[in-house]
Amino acid sequence: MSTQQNKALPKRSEDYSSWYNELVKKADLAEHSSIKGCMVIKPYGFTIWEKMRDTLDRMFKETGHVNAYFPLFIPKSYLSREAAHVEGFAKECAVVTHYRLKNAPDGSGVVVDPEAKLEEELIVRPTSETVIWNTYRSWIQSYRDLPLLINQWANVVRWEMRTRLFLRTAEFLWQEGHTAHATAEEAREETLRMLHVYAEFAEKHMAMPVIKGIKTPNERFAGAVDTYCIEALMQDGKALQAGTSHFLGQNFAKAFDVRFTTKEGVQEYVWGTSWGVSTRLMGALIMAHSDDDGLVLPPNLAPIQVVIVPIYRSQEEMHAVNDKAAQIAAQLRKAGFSVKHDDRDTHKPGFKFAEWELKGVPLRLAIGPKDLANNTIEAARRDTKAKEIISSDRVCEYVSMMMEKIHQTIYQRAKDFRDSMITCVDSYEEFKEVLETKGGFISAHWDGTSETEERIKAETKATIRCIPLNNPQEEGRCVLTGKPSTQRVLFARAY
RNA sequence: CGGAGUGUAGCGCAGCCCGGUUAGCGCGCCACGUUCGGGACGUGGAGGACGGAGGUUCAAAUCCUCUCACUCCGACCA
Repeated sequence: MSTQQNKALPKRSEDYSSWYNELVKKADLAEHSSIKGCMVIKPYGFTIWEKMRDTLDRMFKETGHVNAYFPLFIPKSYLSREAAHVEGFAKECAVVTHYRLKNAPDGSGVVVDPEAKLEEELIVRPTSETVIWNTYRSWIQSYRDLPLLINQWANVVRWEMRTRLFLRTAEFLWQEGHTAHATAEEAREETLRMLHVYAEFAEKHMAMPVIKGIKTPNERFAGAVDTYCIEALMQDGKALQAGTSHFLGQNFAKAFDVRFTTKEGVQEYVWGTSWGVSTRLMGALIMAHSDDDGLVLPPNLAPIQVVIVPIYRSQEEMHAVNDKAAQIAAQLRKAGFSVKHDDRDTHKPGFKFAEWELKGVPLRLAIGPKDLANNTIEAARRDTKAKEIISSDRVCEYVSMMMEKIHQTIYQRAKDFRDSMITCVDSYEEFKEVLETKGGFISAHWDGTSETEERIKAETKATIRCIPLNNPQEEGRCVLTGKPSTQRVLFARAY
């Protein structure tokens, strides 16, 4: 019994955050590195990220973007050009002050060479708006140079005090799109286009429903005019911002003097956008679907979509079963599925079942002597744990159908949960009550002021996650102040 | 960055309060045999000098000081 407990994960219902931490480690996604605040993304976890990256990259290219790469280091003076921007990021910047080490006089190792102090300190990018807009100045002269639609895949550093694997680490991987446009309308369209790309990615590939909305000024990106976001709900009832897209107006164009000549020959500042998603999506993916037995991965992102476990007693049975399993595996690979034929003779089937469940493989096929005799396969879904016996002749069409079905099932399950966790409240008492007992999104009237938002945050730890797009307008009174309001907004405690 | 806690074998822990044989347990690992349709069992093995540094003492995993790392709670944030 105690051996079972060592192998099992903590229960979500008992300790959600240790369930998450253990799952990330036991499923081989990532671990803490010896460097403070930084994680090692392990091969299995990185494969999932690669799939996210490849899919998003394709979607960016389909919407006309190209990739480029800008420097890791940003001169301190660049960061200070845009007042709100530097204000927002100053507190969490890693700074490079020297460029050389030397042997310590006492022979104790190496020390920073005080002679090698940089003229101007370099900031390790927390985001790249400044260095990119500084570059855009020389790339953009005419309306003919616009729009400029660029993305970069990069690492960034934000010196966080408290970190959690994938959700918040000092260094993380992301993509940041930076676009420049001739008109405000076009830039706004771009901002929303990419928001929709993110939402589509979340729903079609991560099987994670998201709410598209706009942030309040308090939650806005430092330097943006408007920040749009996709918000997801985790199983513990906390919200998670999964992606953001910013309309930058002319803020960075003015800060970096990026102007262009219009058709009419007039000099105007360029309009900008930026948008990004990060390895934080890994955290969202894990917390959206997984259960007490381990990961539940959507078929579109699973490193292994189908695992085949052979079952046998004797050596003869082993060979016969593995031959059959190898045939099935080859057939499925030919049909485009990623398949693992787990032919390790060092582990028992039950062990393999549990291990692949922990790792979230969407579909398991088991083949034993009985199946050989009957030309069947036992198929087991990870998402529902349902098993059924299928004919091995129709394995490809079965798997194909099942991949779609599993995606639909986990999406719908997450969506039903999310929808059930949006609660409308009309009094502050009810607001606090729901927050404490149920969690999730709370849809409530707000008087539109930062003061109210901040007071609610201070008193309840809930923030306004977003004002949903196409939000229905209705007369009401602010849940805190009772002042008139025209619409409900979504509050939640968030990651 | 403030509060609390933890650091002993690859992993999870006991031992510490009340210093004293050769530091112990479970899982994992290695070998052999029996097993194999839901995390097998038996037998026999290997593996640590107790996060790091300093101190007290005849003697330190155990007491003291400092330091590093991690976890949880708070403030901040993708």
